[in-house]
Amino acid sequence: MASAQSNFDEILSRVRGAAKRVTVAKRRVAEVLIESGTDLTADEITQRVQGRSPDVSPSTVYRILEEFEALGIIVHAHLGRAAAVYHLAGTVHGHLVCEQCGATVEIPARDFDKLSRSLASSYGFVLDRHHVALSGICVVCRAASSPNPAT
Amino acid sequence: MASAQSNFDEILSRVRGAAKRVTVAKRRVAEVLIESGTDLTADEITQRVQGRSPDVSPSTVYRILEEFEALGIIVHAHLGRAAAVYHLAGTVHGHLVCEQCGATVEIPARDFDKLSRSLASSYGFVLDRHHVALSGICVVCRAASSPNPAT
DNA sequence: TTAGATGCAAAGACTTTGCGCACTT
DNA sequence: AAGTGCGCAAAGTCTTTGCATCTAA
Repeated sequence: MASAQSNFDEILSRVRGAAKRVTVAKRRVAEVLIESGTDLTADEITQRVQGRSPDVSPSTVYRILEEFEALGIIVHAHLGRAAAVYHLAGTVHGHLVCEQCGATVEIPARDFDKLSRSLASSYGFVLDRHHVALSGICVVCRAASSPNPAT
Repeated sequence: MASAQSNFDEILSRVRGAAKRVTVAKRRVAEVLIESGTDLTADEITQRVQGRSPDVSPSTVYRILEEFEALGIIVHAHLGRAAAVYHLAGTVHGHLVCEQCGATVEIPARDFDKLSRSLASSYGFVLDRHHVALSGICVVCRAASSPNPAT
């Protein structure tokens, strides 16, 4: 398990390796991504970055996220109609999104192993397990909303 | 397998049953959804509707789609960053979306049966199989882009 | 020095909403 | 006749882009 510091260095190293420049804004975005264990929207990232460097604009954050993703540092996923979420590429996982309460649960990528193999053999489709977002009803809402489960 | 006509009648019947009115625009949207075997975006639906009734506005189409969905007539899914797609609730299926070429493949819901059971027992999460959209690389792009698969 | 990165603001894509008139029932 | 549904246009989200300026290397 990599430390926050080594993660940070690794990110900056990749940026330099791509002949890109290391800027204050990029350091901030990297910090925020590393410190947050969970997925963040671009807006959340922007707000946290601005907590330390108020002058960083949303458009810059989008540009940095795009660059980081191109460098394989982060990945994003679309969890329904709302904004996309971003997280470090290292933490590969899928998402369960509750259609009722909007809660999201992160689940290990290995839960998709079987499905992944099945899709590959049936359709030749290689599943991107970073990017999986599944809709449904979570335990809580299920208990609350269906006292008598439909026949 | 229901005929187009019976599908159409069924839809109008549900609309009436909900004390909603049957209008020209609703008939057109129903026709388009029935005639198209595949998923359509709101914009595609609007264009096809306007092919016959040019005065129907996009906002009306959105309102009708919302109503139809509330009545269980159709379902929608989000296939990545682009617009949502809609289709009749009868044709339950999941989607494979290619990250490179954008192609989407519809696959039967039963492909998710195993995964669905597994998620239910592990997380108490009831998967909505209408709404599944998986990202990855399709056969074509895979063949084209990776002559030598990475180690 | 100098080309990439940024801030600001405007534009874009998709969707929702307000308002007064038309059409369904 | 009564009230839902509609067209039009404006507003709302989320994201991208243009441009002049600033800054990392």
